[in-house]
Amino acid sequence: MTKQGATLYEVAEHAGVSIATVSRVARGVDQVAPETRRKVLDAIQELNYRASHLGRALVNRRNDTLGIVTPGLSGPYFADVVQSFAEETLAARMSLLLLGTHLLGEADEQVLGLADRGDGLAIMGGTIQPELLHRLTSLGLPLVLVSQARIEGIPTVRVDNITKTKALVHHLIADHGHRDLAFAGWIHGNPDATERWQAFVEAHREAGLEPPAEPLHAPFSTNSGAEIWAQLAARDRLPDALVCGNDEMAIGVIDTLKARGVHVPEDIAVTGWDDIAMARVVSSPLTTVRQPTRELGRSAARMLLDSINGQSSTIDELVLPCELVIRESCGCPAAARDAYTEGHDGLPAATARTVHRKETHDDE
Amino acid sequence: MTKQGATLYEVAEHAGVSIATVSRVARGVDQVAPETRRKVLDAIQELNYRASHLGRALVNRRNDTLGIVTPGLSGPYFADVVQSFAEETLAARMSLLLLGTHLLGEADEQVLGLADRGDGLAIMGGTIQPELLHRLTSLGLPLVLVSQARIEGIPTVRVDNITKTKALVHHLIADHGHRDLAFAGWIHGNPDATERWQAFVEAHREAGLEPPAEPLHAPFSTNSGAEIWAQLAARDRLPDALVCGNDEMAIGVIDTLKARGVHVPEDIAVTGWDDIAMARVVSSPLTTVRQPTRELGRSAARMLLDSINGQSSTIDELVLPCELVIRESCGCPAAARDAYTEGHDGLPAATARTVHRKETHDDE
DNA sequence: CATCATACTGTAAACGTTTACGGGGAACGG
DNA sequence: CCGTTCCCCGTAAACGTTTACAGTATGATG
Repeated sequence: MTKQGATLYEVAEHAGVSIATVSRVARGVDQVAPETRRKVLDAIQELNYRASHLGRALVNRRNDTLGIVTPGLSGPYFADVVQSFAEETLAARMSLLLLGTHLLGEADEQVLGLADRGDGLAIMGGTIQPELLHRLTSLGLPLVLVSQARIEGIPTVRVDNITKTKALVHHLIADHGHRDLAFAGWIHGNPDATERWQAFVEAHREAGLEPPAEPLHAPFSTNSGAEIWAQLAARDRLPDALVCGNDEMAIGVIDTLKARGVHVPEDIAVTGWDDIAMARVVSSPLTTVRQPTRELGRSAARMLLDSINGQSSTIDELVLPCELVIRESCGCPAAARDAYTEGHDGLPAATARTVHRKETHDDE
Repeated sequence: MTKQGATLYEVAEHAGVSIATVSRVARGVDQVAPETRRKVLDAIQELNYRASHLGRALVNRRNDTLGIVTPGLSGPYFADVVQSFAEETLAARMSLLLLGTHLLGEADEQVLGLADRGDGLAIMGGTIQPELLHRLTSLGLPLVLVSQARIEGIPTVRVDNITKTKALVHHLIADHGHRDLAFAGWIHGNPDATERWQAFVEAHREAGLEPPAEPLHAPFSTNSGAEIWAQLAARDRLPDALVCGNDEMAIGVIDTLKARGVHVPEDIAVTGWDDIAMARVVSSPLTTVRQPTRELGRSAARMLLDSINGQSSTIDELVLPCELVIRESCGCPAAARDAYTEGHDGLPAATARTVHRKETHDDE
């Protein structure tokens, strides 16, 4: 009992025809006489034959498979983009190869391994080095970067972190009168977080304020509350507001703060990023920025598919807008929600900013 | 520029040897003269050759790939078992194929498609029908069921839902004096939830109480608060306690309850399942049952790997213990936490209950 | 010098498909 | 009866590997 079903040859023998004929009826192409077709169909049924993926892939030079490499699956953000990517992949009748780089340093080898198993790869921000990326594209492998600043020659879909981070910071400064803000997150190797930090700094400049020199470093996890607290406690006094790089961290921080007797938002405002499901449910409903997570995954898959099917789409970069959602953790009253929040349903894709390829681009 | 790198033939030509020799040095097996090896190595480097996965897989009858089919990635539970499964798979230098069945009815075809792309498949509970499962095993494909009641002939790893659900219900009844309990969850097609419901009923019987006839039906999501509320409001009066099938639902319910002015746990006790990261952070810290999610994924991968590598492990069923963690949402005081909680670190695997294969089993 | 073991390398078949090409009939017009 | 056309189907090569087997050269041994 080998892990293989019947082969073309066995079916052919069983039906009394040649393998070419079996292949034809199996694929439903070319003309084959009705009676022959029936015989073959019967044989296929009887042996319950299924064409070997390997055989097909080898000659077709096509794997019918997409790959996605992510740092992991922890937290709603990654899970959501992977899931939406998977849905789109499935809809195109393709399989999905998932590679989590986690902390492993040996990721390079694994990624190279994906190169000839998939017809295209989506790479989430910060997972692999530019050098390797170029090596992959030079193999002729379609790539798309997700949530990472554009690298010349590689299509990208990402989110506009700048605009809404600034809007958020301005809200805290202008509407709430805060002067001393801190930023919490793990910048290193995380393109999104880096942009948010930079926008945070920039927003200070625009408001004529001096930004902090450094972000408060901690992993993007609910468990980081204590770490943040330690860094907060080391200061002379608490900042007026704490801008967190994502919601989970914000929620964790709010919890530790509460346990330490400091009230949110009365003593300190705390904001998040992502608008995960928990954000509106937590003790002090989170003011945050909603990013179109599922749209990210979907778009990445579509761009990949287009590229594979030779559409040679002209989109070089797709930048999706985010949305500021004001709740209570910034200090706004509960009633203000609807007034401030820009809207509740998905963002119209039409508002996405796309960058098209320069005509003089050197692709023949 | 075809999506393929150099082949054995090109390397062979470049190095002035035969493809067999190249294959040998590429794999690092058999004897080859030092000088020849060097020439070949140079050629490999120069053309940066990598052996085609397809070619290898075809002749080796081995894909170096594991598959996992899950209902999706929504929520920490699924993400965690998939992630831990992925980690274990990676550690074994294998690739991971991810199939999310979501709501698609056409999942069968997709699963069959996985059959010859992977060397083994992990199937999460409730995703595919027993009939299809048997079809897969009859192909000689190693399978392992995750979180699903055992099906004869297919190894399973699951969690003991019964014991701790009963302990939880007894706690509510005996320690808190509750008499009127309700259960919320989506039973249909969810083996874990079904077991929890059954244990809930059974615990009532054991306490001499009449259980409710039906669970309150709603999806396992934070958004189900409103649905549960509607069903609760349709009753004469609120139950004393609401046992939810997972944490996310419990958290959502607590939030809606709070918004409706009913206090947890004063007016009603609410409990969850899973002990997700958010559980301890939420406004009324959740009393819940912790299940060894990561252990589930890891064990599934290991069993699969053993089976593939011909270890022909004798484990037919692996049942992992859960852990009752008492917090405040059941009505216990915050101080009672440590007294009641059974322990905070991972459960010793040694306490897992395993069922071994009968010697008279008909596998040759 | 014949024989033989040893070390190295090449030839060719196999894995399971797809598909270019060509051949054999049948139908049909002349 | 021959030539042409069209439909149907089979042969064989190709995709990129691994590996059984055989071959060559070398040196040792009788």
